[in-house]
Amino acid sequence: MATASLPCFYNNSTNTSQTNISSTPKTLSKQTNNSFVARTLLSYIQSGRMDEAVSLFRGTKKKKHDAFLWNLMIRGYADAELYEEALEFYYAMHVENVRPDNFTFPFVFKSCTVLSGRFDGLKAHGRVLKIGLDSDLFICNSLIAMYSRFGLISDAKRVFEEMPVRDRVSWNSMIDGYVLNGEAAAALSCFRELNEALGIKHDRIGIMGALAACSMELLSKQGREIHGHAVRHELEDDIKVQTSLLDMYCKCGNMIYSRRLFDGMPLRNVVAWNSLVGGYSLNDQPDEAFDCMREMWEEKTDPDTVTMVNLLNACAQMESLSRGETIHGFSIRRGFLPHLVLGTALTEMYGKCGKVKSAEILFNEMPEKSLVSWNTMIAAYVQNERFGESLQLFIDLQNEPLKPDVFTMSTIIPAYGEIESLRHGKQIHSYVVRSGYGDNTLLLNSIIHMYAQCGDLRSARQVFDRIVCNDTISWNTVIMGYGIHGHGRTALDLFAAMKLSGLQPNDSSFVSVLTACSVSGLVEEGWMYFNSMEQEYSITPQIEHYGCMVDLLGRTKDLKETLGFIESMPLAPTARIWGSLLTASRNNDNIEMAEYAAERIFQLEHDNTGCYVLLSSMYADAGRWEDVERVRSSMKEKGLKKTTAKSLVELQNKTHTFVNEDRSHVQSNKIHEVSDILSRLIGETAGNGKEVFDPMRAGGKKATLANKHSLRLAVVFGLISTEIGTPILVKKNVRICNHCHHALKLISESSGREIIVGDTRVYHHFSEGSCCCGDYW
DNA sequence: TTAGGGTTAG
Repeated sequence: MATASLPCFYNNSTNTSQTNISSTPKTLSKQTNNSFVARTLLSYIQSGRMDEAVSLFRGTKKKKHDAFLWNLMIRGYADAELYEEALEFYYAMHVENVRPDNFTFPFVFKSCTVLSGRFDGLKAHGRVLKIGLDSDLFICNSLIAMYSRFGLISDAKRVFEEMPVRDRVSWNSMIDGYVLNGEAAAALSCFRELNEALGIKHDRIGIMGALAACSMELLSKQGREIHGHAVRHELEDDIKVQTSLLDMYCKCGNMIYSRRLFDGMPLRNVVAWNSLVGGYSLNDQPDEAFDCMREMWEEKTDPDTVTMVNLLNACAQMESLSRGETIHGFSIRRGFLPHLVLGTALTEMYGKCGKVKSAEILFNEMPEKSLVSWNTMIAAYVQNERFGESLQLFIDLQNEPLKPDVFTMSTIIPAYGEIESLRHGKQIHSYVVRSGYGDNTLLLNSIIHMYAQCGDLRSARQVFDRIVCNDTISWNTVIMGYGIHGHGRTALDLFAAMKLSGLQPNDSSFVSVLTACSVSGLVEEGWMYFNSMEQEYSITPQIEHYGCMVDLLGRTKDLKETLGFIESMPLAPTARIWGSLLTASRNNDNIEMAEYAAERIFQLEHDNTGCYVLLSSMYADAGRWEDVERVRSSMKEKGLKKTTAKSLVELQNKTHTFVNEDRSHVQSNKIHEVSDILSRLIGETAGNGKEVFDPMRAGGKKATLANKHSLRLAVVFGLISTEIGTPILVKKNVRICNHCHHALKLISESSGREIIVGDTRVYHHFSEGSCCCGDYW
C-alpha cells in the first residue's frame, strides 16, 4: 500500500488543515476534548456511520499524537469491511508521525489477511519488531492468523513458539492454521497438547478446528474422540459444534450416523442442511441430496448458494443436465448469480454434462474468476475433447495475474498428449519444470504418458527414470508406454521390476500389462497374467481387461474361441469388445464373423463410422460391390462421413500435414517423385504405384494409388528432410491400411531407417523389414 | 479500542 494513495479526505485535512477546520461545523470545531470525540466516534463506528466518523475525525484537533483516535478509525473501516481504507489510515498515521500501538496492529493484520496483502503484512510485522511490540499477546495471535492464511505456516509457528505467553486463542489459531495448510496431524497434536499437557479446557473453537482436521484426513476414529471431548466439555449443544460434528461424520462417510445426529439437532439452520446435502453428494447418494432439498422446503428453510453448489455436485454424479439446468434457473431467479463459487460449480456441471457452450457462456460472463474457475473451464474443454480450445485458454491464463497451479497442469498435460505434437509436448514439459513442479510425481506421470502418446518413448523413459519417488501410476504409465509401442517384453520386465520394488499392482497395472501382451502378441503370457489377477492379487477383471484378452485371442486365428470368450464374459460386451472381434475377423478374412460383430456394434453405436469403413473395405477386398454400395448408402442415410485420413510429421518446429494425393506442400513435386521411385524400388508395382480401391469414395469407383496415401507422403517427406540414419515419426488419425503397412516394412529395410507410425491405438515401429506389431493391428 | 469459529467449486 503506497502512501501516495491516501484517501482524499485525509490529504485535505493535513495539507489544508486550516481551511478544513474553519469549514468544520461549529458544533464540532468546539470539540477539543478527545475523550468526548472518542465516544462519539465509537458510536458512529458501531452504527456503521463512517462518513460522519471521518468528518468528526477530520475536524478534531490534537489528534496528531493520539493513536487511540486513529485506532478507532482503522477499526471502523475494518468493521465495515473497508480493509483498504483501514490500511490507508494506518499508513497515514506513519506520515503524520503518530506511533501505532498494541491496539493498532491487530486491525492492520486482519486487513492484510483479508486483502491477501503479504507485502503490507510483512512490512507491518517489521514495524512491530522495531517498535518492540512483538511480545504482545493480541498482536502475536493476529500474526498467527495472518501467516496461516498466507500459507506461511512455518512463520505462524515461529511467532507461536517465540511468544512469552500464550492463551487459548493462540493455541486455537495454531490449530486452525495447521488445518488451513493441510496439516491435520499437526493440528490434532496441537489440540491434544493444549488439553493433556497444559490442562487447558477446550472451547468450541478448538473443538471445531480439531473436527475440521479429522474431516480433512477422514480420521473417523479421532473424530469420535473429539466428539467425546465436546460432550465432556459440555459443548455438544452448540449449533456450530453440532454442525462441525455433522460435517466430520459426513466427510468420513458415515451417513447413517450423520442423519441421526442431524435429526437430533434441536435447531437446524441452512448451514446444517448444507452439510447434510454435501454429505449425501459426497457419498454417492445424489437422490438423498435432492430429498433434503424437499425437506428443507417443507421446513421453510431457505436454500442458499452453498446448497446450490452441493446439489450441483449431485447432478454431476447423476449426469442429470435437466436437474443442473433447474438449479441454474433457480439460482438466477433467486439472484444468487453472479457468484464466484456457484458460477464455477455451474461451469463444471455443464462441462461434465457435455454442454461446453453453456459452460463457456457462464465462464465468460463471470465478473470475477478464480484460478479454480479457469481450471474448471480448461477441464471442461479437455473432457469434451476440445483440446485446441483448452490449450488456447491455458495460454490466455498465462496473460492473467493468476499463476497456473498443479491442477492446471495436471489438466492440460493430457491435452498436449491428445494433440500428439511432440514439439508442443516438450514445451509443456519445460514449462512444468520452469514453474517449479519438476519433482511433482503426479505431473511427471502425466508427462510420461504424454511423451508415449506423442511417440517419444525414449523421453517417456527418461522422465520415468528421473522420478525420485515412482508410484504405482508411474509404473503403470511407463509399462503402458512400452506396451503401445510394441515392446511387450520390456513392458513385462518393468512389471516384474515394479513388484520387486515393493509396489502392489492394481487393476490399471493389469490393463497396461495385458495391453503390452496383446500388442506384442504374447498370448501365453497374456493368459498367465489374466489368470493371476484374481488368483494372486484378488483383482476382479473389468471390461478393459476382457477387451485386451479379446484382442489377444483374435491373434490366435481361432475366431470361434474368441467369440466363445466374449459370450462367456461375466460383463456385457461393449462396442469396443465387438470392435476387437471385427478387427480379428478382418485379419482372418472372415466376412461372416465381421458382419456378426458389426451388427453387435451397430446395436450399441449406430454411428460407428470406423465399423462401416472396415466392413466396406472387407467387402471391397472380396469384390462384393453391391455390399460396398449398401454400406455406403447406409452411411449416407445416417449422415455419416468417412474420416479424412491425415498424416502429420513434425520437422524444424513445424507440423506438416498430408492428406491422400496431397499436392499442397511446397515440396510436393519432389515428394511424389521420390514416392514413385520408392514404390518401384520395393516392387510395389511395375508402374506408378498400386491402385487401391477406396469403397468410401463417391460412386465407389475411383482408384487411389497406395503410394499417394497421406502416410506415404508424410514418410517420404520425413525421409528427404532428415539426416540419413535418423528415425522418422509420423502420426495418423486412422488405422494404417494393409498396403501401407506392407510397403513401410520394405521401405524401412531399403532405406535403413526406423519409421515410427502412431495410429489411433498403437505405435508401429518399422525397422529392417518388419513391424513390432507382428502384422496384427 | 485489539486476536481464533460451523456448510461451497478443480
